[in-house]
Amino acid sequence: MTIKDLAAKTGYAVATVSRVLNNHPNVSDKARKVIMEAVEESGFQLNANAKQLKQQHATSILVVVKGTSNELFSELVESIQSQIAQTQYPLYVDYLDEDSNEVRRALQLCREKKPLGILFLGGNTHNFQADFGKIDIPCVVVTNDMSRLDFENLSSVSIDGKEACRCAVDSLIAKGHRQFAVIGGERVLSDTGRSRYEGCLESLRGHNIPFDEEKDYRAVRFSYQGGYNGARDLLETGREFTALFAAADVMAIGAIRALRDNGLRVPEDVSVMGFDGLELGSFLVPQLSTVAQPAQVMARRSVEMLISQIEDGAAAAHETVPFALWERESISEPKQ
Amino acid sequence: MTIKDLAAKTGYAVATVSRVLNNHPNVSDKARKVIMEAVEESGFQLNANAKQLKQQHATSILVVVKGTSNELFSELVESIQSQIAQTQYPLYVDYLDEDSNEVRRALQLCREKKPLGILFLGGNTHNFQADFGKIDIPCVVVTNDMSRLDFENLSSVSIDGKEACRCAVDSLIAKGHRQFAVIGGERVLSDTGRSRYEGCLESLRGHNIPFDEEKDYRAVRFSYQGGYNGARDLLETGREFTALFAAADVMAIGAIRALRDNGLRVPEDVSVMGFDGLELGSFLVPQLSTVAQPAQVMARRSVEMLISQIEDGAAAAHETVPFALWERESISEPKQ
DNA sequence: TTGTACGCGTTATCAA
DNA sequence: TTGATAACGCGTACAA
Repeated sequence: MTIKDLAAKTGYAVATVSRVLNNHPNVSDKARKVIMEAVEESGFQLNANAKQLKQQHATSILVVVKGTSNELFSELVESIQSQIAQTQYPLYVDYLDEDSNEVRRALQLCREKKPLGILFLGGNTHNFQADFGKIDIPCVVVTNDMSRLDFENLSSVSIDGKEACRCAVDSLIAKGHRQFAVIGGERVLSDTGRSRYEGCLESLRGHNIPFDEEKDYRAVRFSYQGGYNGARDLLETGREFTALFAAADVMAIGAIRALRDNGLRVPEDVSVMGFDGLELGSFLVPQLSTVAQPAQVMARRSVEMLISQIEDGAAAAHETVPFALWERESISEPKQ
Repeated sequence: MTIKDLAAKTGYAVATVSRVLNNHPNVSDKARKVIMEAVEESGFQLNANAKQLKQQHATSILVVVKGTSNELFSELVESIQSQIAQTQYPLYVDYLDEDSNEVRRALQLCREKKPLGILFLGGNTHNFQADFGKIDIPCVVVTNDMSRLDFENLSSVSIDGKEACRCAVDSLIAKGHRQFAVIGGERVLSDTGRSRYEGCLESLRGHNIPFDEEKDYRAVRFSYQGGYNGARDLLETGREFTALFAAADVMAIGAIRALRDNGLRVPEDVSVMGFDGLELGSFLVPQLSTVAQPAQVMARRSVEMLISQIEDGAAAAHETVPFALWERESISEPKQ
């Protein structure tokens, strides 16, 4: 079933059918009615490939999400969708593996969909450095700071992860904690992992609190199991700690379970602080203390920036949005 | 940059360039070398739209995932991906809103990608009833039983949700519980919600345990907040219950928090049982008791069924896979 | 208001 | 081994 069949069926020319299907003016009400009826009846749909092939430029906006099981990203996508819904742009959301190359994927989608702009949820600096030069439409990276890179069509919206981690650790210190353990990502592989770790270190050093990377830090995957393993390993070394900072809520959740399995209570024996501000955290017992990334705000700003770049040719920019420290039930003052 | 430019640049004809790009035989080594070099240099990529437009049939398999923030589906997608990776078929994964129409979306993607087959993760019977007739390639619905529908190209792989719920409630009764509350989905809108609820009722009736739908059941959204609200509402009526069954793990987690906020401990005061078997559940304190859907098994079977339908023209079938009851820390015997 | 005809980038057929 | 060329389904000048 093609536009041609539809033309033959209704007695009109393909051009008229096309005009009706694309809501063009200059079509008689009668023709519109007849053709629409035929469309309904046959359940006809335009061939997207032919359409895009013809229309060199599409009008869509693309969202590339790195990681399918990231709750923060789910919240962001939801927000972005409702934002974009208020504009005339169609939205394509593309999910890919945590360890796939998001820039290469975007490059491919650019050829396929010819979008007006791209929102990246998450992203690796190395990948951008290597291949982003080939992308020439406005792009915004959300949750990761890309200001170190100097592309004139690449913006970013993020919190200051380093500063956020410093604040988180500061708050634990303010409560009286002096013995720390930290679970985070691979500092070598991920910028996120590295900068968050540095924030912790700055705070600890600033307060002259001893911290031995070998013994007090564990680099793990961003997952429940990763957090569990990290905490378990930390406990096995026998080092005492009254506060545990995890660079992601999922890690914190895994870690709490590991603590419990070793007979430690949260927060009575160990205070635990996470990072991300997942919705889940507020339903846990104890409610998870965390550094919240403002999903709504990041979604709103990233969409605004992208649209103004597309429509008004605004310059790229790197924006830092405020984070929030949510001190909830999983932390307390250390035991005497 | 098109195949034409590449032809002009290398002095060969478009046909030769196309042959090289598609690894066809009958191309001289020299031509292949010259053209590949030009491709490398220019970073050329085929226009997917033109390609698909020309090649009426693609060789891909499509996965349509209903709901982006469903952990069970994330686990399934991961499994399916590793399954399919062992075949020669490319895999497209498409995520859509929980309340979008997955069949319409699939219809659209059929025109776009012309896949060989489709795996649906989740699905609404009404949507299939209305529009599935227009899809003529092999499809498998995972997690939902579609045997009521009679399409010869539609299979399904699922657990017996009704039976699973009956077992879950049975196990609570076996522990000595006699006062029940249930939180589930909208029974009118979702088959899943309805059949799970029926399973509970059967068990309760079978043991002559009184259950007042008005007072002891709450229909909520499949979310943490939904579960929280449901449990809170149940408590507000003042009805006593020692066991709470939630038709999804996320609901159970929300419900547990609501119980705590009302001074009730789990499992000492109320035993809570969930449904799905999310990875998260094993990291919670207390570990969540649940009816586990075997993600690995469902993924494997659904892929096997789809492939054998595609390759050998096997008939559609509706398969029921075994569930597992995981009795963990969130349940115990009722207080005296 | 409607119709004709061309071209988008690719693959495949046929002839050279 | 190569090249010329006809489709694929659609949108849109341009003509009527």
